[in-house]
Amino acid sequence: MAQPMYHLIADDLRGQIERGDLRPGAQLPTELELREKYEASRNTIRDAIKRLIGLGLVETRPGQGTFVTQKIDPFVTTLTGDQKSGRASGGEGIAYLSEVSEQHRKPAESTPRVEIQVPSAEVALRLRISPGVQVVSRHQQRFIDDIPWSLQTTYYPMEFVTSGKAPMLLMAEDMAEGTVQYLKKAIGLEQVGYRDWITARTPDSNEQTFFRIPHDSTVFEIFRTGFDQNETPMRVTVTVFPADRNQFIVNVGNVPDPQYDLSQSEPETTEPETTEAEK
Amino acid sequence: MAQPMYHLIADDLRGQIERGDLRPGAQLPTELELREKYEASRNTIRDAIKRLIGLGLVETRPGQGTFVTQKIDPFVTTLTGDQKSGRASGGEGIAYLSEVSEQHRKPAESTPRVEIQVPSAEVALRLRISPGVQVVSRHQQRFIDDIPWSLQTTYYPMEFVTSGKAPMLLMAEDMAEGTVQYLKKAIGLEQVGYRDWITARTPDSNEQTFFRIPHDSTVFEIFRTGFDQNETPMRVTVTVFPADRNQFIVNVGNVPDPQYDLSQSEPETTEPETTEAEK
DNA sequence: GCAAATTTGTTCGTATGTATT
DNA sequence: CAATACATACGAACAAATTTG
Repeated sequence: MAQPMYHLIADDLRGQIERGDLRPGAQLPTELELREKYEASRNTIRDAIKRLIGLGLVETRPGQGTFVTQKIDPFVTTLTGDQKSGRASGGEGIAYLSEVSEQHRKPAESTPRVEIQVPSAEVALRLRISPGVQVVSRHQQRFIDDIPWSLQTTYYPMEFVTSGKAPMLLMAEDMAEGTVQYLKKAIGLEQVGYRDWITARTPDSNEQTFFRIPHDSTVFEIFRTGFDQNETPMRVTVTVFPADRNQFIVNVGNVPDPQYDLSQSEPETTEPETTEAEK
Repeated sequence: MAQPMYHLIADDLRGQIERGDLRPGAQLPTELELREKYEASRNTIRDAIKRLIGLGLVETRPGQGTFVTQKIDPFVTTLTGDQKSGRASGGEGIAYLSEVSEQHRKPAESTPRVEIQVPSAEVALRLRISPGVQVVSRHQQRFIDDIPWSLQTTYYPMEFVTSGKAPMLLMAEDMAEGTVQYLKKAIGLEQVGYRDWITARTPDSNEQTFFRIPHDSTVFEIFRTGFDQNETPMRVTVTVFPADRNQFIVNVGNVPDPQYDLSQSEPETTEPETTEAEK
């Protein structure tokens, strides 16, 4: 037994999925049927399926069956905003709405949840404030084509509001102009650049339920620190993206226009063929 | 039974790890011991441990036991090379060696493996060549402090060598000056910019063995397309990084010098305490 | 170098619970 | 309520890797 049986079964099923014999959304044979087909016990079949789940190829629905996962058409975010001026454009909100629309997809975002809180050590470090000091945070959920896409929280130093100069930061509503533009007008702080710190990790329980992803999947976590004229951090934005539906682009120097049209050149999508009914 | 038993067991062990009762590198009780402690069957214990493996908190070694994973100190790569000029600096090789040294860590790389091959559809698309056309590829393995860090393959159009102008591309050895500089001298093609395309996926079997990572872990895959004066792609570099030991930075506009010194502000590392003997 | 002991890996069988149709 | 399908849990046996005597 060079390879354990559940590896062989998983590999056989993986082949069927990758060759297209089993299309996205299609139902796999039930565990009982697979048990007969491969002449293995139900537990062994389940071990094989667990492997496929780990690879993100299938998902199980209690009472229904096992299904090939629908690959979500990935959304591409450009991290280097306006490369000509090298200048960070508006806030993330504005950039998000326009970038999504450009790709002919429907953006949506929740109204901000505003909180006064003590940020994590990582955020405090980037904002260059002492651990334990309070900040203003604005949190939003973002959707594309009604699919949960990202969770974003931006942290601002408390002085912005205690000084009375930027009261709108506490308003739990969208700022049409964007918070970055607002801060320039209100306080005179201009964001002259930013740094993105890109990491990957497993999702916490909140993220699991919001994105509907398994506990051992991966999310990107991007810390964006915005700097003002004095090279001082004026805000830190933490955005969490599920890795299965997000990609990123970084442009440096002179590059031609992006080609968003090269979405996954897949094996072939011959027929859309609506395979199953949604609940 | 609100929560299944193996969830509760996993959560209890997770708590011990995160509180520091079980330090990185420490061995967990054996399955038999855990079976007695939690009064569950061995299979249930194993389900709990599988969960912890999925979260990347522990690893099992057949014949030895289960151990808390050693977090590898992540290495940070800056994707925007020289932000002042907005110009892509030398080749990746040069940039890699200097960037790693700056962080006081020891870089190493294999001698390049040169091949003539038909690239994947993704690479062909980015190089703007027809599918099925051959290209020159140069492949390298990179290490930091003797740990496998990345796998990199760069693809160049075949004309570069068939024209006889850039024969060094076929030499299976390091180019001290960097291939980007060499191409400028040899063919007159200057890289005036590049675009990075950042994605995440599960590793293939090669990557699993080289990086020693499980089949359901995550790797970053970054496609870097370099453009010449004519806005034409002159090379495509594909680099694969395990997500557990790599992070990335993108600088836009004016930003202060990076602070590499803010490595994970962990719960506390009170005592190093060498827990176990290496083989 | 070999054999025994230890520990995890694989596979089976069985029973019962929970979600969906 | 019944049937179907996946989820959890137990027990058992043997295999494979590693360490120890």
